Amino acid sequence: MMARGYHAVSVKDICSHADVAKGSFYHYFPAKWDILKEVINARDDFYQALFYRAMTADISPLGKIRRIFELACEDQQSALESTGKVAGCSIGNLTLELSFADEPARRIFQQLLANYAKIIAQALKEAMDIGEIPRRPAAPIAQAIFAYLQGVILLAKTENKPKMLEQLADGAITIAKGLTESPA
Amino acid sequence: MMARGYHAVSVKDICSHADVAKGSFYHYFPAKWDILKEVINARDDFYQALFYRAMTADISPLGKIRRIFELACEDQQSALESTGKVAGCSIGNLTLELSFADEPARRIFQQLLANYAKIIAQALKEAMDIGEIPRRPAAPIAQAIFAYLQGVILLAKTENKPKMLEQLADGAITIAKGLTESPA
DNA sequence: AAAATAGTTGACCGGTTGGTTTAATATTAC
DNA sequence: GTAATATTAAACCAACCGGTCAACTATTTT
Repeated sequence: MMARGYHAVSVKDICSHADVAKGSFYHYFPAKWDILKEVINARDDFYQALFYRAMTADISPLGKIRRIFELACEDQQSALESTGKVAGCSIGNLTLELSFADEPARRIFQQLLANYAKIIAQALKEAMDIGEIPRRPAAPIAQAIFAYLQGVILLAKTENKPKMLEQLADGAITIAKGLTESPA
Repeated sequence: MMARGYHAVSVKDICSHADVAKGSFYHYFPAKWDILKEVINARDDFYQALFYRAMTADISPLGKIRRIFELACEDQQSALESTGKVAGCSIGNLTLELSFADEPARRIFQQLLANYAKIIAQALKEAMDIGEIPRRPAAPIAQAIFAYLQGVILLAKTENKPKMLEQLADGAITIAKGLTESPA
């Protein structure tokens, strides 16, 4: 349901999807916003787990970065199979929807996105440590790779083709290997 | 106003922002959806013009690609100055918001995004023609660069810092120079 | 100037929204 | 088994939604 966005989905929609009555919903959640917080937490857990799986795979550090794209592809593929549509990254979707109008939300998303970029930075440092890529500051490169991931997910959503995540994964490896300048 | 999204903005909001009454709104637009179409057209014109400016600058083809990021940065900077917030790319925002739930909208956005990628592919071909980058199929690289642009705009929006578009522009150049494999 | 056309207005409409409240039902503790 | 607690439900509320429409004002045409 978070594929359609916060504002496009009513409490009634949520309740009918979950097969509970509105009274039950308000028993557990003080307001609509509170289920959003739960959804954000749940999705963050999901994505943290996805990143963890990539990071703990027994492959090279750059392979781990590629694995993120592959796992994201699987995630979008299973959404496609269950809904007929590519839903995109729910955290990314909500970020775009809510960051402009809601400052506390922007800060939450800012933190979440920074955490994902940090995980990527870790893999980059490992890659530098074993000489897979040249040594330089990892943080901006991680940001670039994360930005690229989000953009590719947007394209996959627009094209309704999860496979684009695999097709364009090399872009991330290219950035990892070649992005050399690190403006402050 | 399109910074907040289609669903988050009511016809009443639009009218009060434009200082017209609702009756006047419905004199000109049959329904809410129709002003969205106007906004999409207007924003598409704007972005086409932005891309045109980058493409017609008297600089190298790769410089043209970098110029897209610089102009996008200026665009976001002026939004920041007028609203206090980075609004993001309105076409990107709407794409994410509407593509899942609205198939005709998804197709419209699909087409628009493909057009932007085509412009980037043109610059890539020029770069290949003058030997600035190695020759290979331009379309997937253009897609990757466009995806990257959208991702960086998302980050800039989340961080509320337009300057990230300049700081991370090198990622696009890196992709242009180094992305070599072109999966079908 | 009068008639026709274009543009503006805001009260109104039925339906929906997020949230409230009271009653009923289910579960747990003693 | 009874009392206390937890959970569920749906009618209700004021406000809001996209859209309608009759009345009014402004502009253009004759």
